[in-house]
Amino acid sequence: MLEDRRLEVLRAIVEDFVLSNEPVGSKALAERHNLGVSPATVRNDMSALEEEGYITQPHTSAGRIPTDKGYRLFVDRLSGVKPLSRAERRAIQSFLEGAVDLDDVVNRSVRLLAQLTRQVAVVQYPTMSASSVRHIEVVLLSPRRLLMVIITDTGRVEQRIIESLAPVDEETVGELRATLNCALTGQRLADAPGTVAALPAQIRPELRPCVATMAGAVLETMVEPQEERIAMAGTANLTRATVDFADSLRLILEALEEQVVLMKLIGSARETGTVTVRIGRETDVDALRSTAVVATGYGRGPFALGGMGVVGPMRMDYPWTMAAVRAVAKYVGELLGAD
Amino acid sequence: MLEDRRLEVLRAIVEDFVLSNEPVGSKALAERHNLGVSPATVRNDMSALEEEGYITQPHTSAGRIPTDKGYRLFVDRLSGVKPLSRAERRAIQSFLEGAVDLDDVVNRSVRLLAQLTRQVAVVQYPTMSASSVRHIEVVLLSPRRLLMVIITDTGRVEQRIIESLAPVDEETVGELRATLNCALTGQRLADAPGTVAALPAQIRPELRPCVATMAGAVLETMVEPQEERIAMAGTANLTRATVDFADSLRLILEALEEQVVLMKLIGSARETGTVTVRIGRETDVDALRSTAVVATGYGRGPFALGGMGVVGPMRMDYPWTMAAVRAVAKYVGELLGAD
DNA sequence: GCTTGGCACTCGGCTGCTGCGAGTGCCAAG
DNA sequence: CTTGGCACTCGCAGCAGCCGAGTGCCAAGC
Repeated sequence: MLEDRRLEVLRAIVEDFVLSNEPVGSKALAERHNLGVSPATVRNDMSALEEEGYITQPHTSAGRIPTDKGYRLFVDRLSGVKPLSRAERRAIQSFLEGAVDLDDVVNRSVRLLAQLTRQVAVVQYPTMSASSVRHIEVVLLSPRRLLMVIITDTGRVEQRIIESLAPVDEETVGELRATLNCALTGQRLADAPGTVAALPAQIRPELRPCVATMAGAVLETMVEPQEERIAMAGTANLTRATVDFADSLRLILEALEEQVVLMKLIGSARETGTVTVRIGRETDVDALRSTAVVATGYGRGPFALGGMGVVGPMRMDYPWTMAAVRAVAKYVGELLGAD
Repeated sequence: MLEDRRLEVLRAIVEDFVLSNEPVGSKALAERHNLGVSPATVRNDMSALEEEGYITQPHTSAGRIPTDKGYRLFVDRLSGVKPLSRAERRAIQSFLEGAVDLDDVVNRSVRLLAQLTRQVAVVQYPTMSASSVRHIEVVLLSPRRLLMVIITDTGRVEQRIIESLAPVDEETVGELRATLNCALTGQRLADAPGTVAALPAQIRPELRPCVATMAGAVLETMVEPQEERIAMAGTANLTRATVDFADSLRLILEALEEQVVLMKLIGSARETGTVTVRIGRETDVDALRSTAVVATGYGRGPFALGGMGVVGPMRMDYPWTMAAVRAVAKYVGELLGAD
């Protein structure tokens, strides 16, 4: 009962602060959220909440603002996920439906997400290891150079130039193409290593070094999660949360240009199957200690194709943001799954 | 003579202001650049320069700062291009040499440029219409869906899904592949429209609708300059030129996320064959009226593959920036040309 | 006729002061 | 446990005053 009201007070503080960006005081709180108690009572509760580390005051005799811990509690226990309106869902769908290819899907998604949430949006391109091979193409560029193109069922195209030790002719290329496709088409890339390792043995001896090289390249292309691409949009939104950001803005932008950092933030959310929130220091990135990351995976069930999410100030409308991220992820997943 | 000294004064003002970011006064000017005249004389010159619109004072009784027009004169007549040191050239080269594919080249270039100039860097992906077809691949996805992959000699890979009205089999695909390659390999994409138009006539009648669709797709893919991709890096550098930017930062970031705007800025420079500078309102983008754009084309001579450049505050070290842009463009051009 | 030193004037920015008000903590009474 | 009262804190806005960099103008000098 008492405990309940305290949580209610915390929720009220978070909600008011998100709205106004100003420390919220006991009086305003008691008035605006009909809590049925006096400001003095609220003050007692606030005192307790501060004691426990959920809120803090920026300076003596100012209102309170939530701490990382406070936001965390809010997200975990106090907020549902605002469902999007039917019109919003339709808007998302129709905006994404116009996409003509993979690049377009990703670009549209990231822009949509940025616009919707008014935050910085990040979308990871579908990862190969979660998709399967649809076709492998081998093209002769010159007698000693081959271009290998791997096409996946998500429409992603990965290319690689292979230098061959021995010169090869068109006929041999056909042979290689047939062998590779026969062995790999339909394979999940994640399962491929074994199959790939067995490849050289299946082919006539003089081609083995060449196939070995290609096998290596296939593996490298697939396993290498380093080179995964991401799209970002809405960095302009960072300036919205102006004041307290001002100094750190530069650091945040720098961190966001580090692919590695982003991949860790977004990538770690993709397997969970639900929207995850990292608040402040939970991001494990020092420059982002005043921000929060809301991310999720997209794509069919356990085999997430990639991750997407937004980065914004800790002071953000979590229920709405989580709903938006979830909705966009759902539609993108459907779009790519059906493709 | 008199005219000469005035220009010297303008140059000194630009150089000092770029360095200090503070309005520069007559006294400091006379001291720091041994002009051989007294502050009073400098004041007279400054007065004249202001009359002519090359400099202005932010408020009465402050020093002068250059106007758009002043920077323009400086760039046109007063500044050479600082040559890069040998070490710098080597650094550029070795950084770019490590690139493994086209994506990597572009990404490295844009990062390099951003780091070098400490500005926002933009690199346009090589445009197809300036390159030639190396190979066209056709893959059967399902009886009515074909994937066409166009590979250019710059290593760019463009993909397109074709819906066929009539079902096609593997054999037909082979035929299509042969026909397309025979007609188009080695063609400059810019020259292709005619060849493409003639294609349907060369093939047996029942395939004509299909080929027509593909021909349309080829043209669309090539001619469409809309979808050209660009890479950007170093947005964090915008915060460096803090104060006067503060309010407009948001607008600038927003403008830079508009592909169309960027393409116009960078693209227009690619054909000139030299480094071009757009200062302030010359950019024709309102949000960028307090910035300058230094851009150039890269790639062999008249057939520029694409454009690259940087966006920064008007108050920028033009000689150095121009040198850096030129150098990076040169190396990238060589790298892609030799590929 | 250009250059120069002198001089009065302007004005933005810094410093220090004051008053206001929002918000707190504590306490004693209900 | 809740509530009203009360003294206290402290950030902030507003104002005055000073300082100094920088200017424009003018009369004397080369």
